[in-house]
Amino acid sequence: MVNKQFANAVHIMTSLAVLKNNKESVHSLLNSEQLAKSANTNAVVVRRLICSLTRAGLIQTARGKTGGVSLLKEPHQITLKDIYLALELNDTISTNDKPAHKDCPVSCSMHQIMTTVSEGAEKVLHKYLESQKLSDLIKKIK
Amino acid sequence: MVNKQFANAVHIMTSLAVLKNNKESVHSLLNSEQLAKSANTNAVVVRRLICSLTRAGLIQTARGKTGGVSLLKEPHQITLKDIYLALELNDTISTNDKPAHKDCPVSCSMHQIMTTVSEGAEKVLHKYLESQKLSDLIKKIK
DNA sequence: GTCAATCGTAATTATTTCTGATACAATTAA
DNA sequence: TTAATTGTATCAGAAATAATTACGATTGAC
Repeated sequence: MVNKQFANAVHIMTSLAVLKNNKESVHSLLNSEQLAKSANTNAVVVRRLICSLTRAGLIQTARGKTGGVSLLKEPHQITLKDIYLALELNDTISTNDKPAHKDCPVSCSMHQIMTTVSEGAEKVLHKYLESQKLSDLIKKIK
Repeated sequence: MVNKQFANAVHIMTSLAVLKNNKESVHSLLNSEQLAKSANTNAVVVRRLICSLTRAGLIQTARGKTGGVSLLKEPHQITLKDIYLALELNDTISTNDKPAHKDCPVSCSMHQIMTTVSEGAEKVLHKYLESQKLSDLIKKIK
C-alpha cells in the first residue's frame, strides 16, 4: 500500500482513545489542528479522514468554536478492521482490468482468477485487523 | 495495492505453467512479446518482471535468437507467495515515516505500533498466498 | 448580536509511483 | 553474418496521493 491514509487514521483514533481513557483530562475533544500536529501532516488531510471515520460511526464531531472530535465507542469496542473499512480503500491485491485477448485461454481466465485471489487476501487481512483492538494499541503508548 | 505488478507476474507464471503442462506443445519457451500480448501490456514491463522472477529462481531465460522464458520448477512447487516475494514490493500496510513530535507520546509510539501491525498483516498475507499453488490456478483455465 | 474558532469541502498544485515506449548493447541460434 | 531475443537505461505520460489555500456553515464565548 503506497498511501499513508490508514497509518494516519490509526494515529488519529489512537490519540482520541488515549484522551478518552485519560480521566484527568479537562477537554474531551481534539481538533484537526492538534491531530495534524501529532501526526505531522496537514489539518485538511486529518479532516478528510475524520469525515470517513464519522460516516462509519466511529467518532463524532462538534462544529463551531470549541469544536473537535471524540470517540463514539470505547477503545475495546473498536478494531483496526473498523478503521480500515471506514476508509474504503482499494483492495490490497488488485486485478488487471484490461480487456482480455479472446484467443488466449489464460488471458480470458485471468481476471476471474485474480479476483478470487484478491478476495481471499482481503478476507485474511480483515480477520487479522479485526483481532487488533484499539485498547490493545494504547497500552503500547509511552 | 495500486500497482498491477503482482497481477501481471501471476499472469506470466500462469502462462508458463500452462505451457509446461501441455505435453503436445512443440516449443517450451515463451518470449516477452507473446507474454505481453497475453497480459495486454508492454514487452518491457514483462521483461522487468521476468528479471525479478529470474533472480528469485522461479524461471530461466534464454537469450539470443529463439530465446524466451520457461519455468524452473513444477507448477505444484510454486506458490503465489514465491511470486509475491520475488517482486520485493512494499508492505501492504505502510507506516508513517515522518519524524515524531517529541512532546507527544502517541506520536513517539506510533511508528513502532504501525510497524508491528504491518508485520502482522504481511505475515497472514504470506500465509494465505503460500496456500495458493500455481497448479491450482491453472485448473481454472478455460 | 458580534466575533472568533472550528468543521466540511472544493480547488489547485506538488509529489510520488507506476506504466508505456523507444533505444541499444550483449547474446546466440540459424 | 544475420536476425531475434534478453537486459537495461532513459524519458515521457498517466494515475494516485498528499499538501496547501480558500471559504462557507456552524456554534460557543463574550
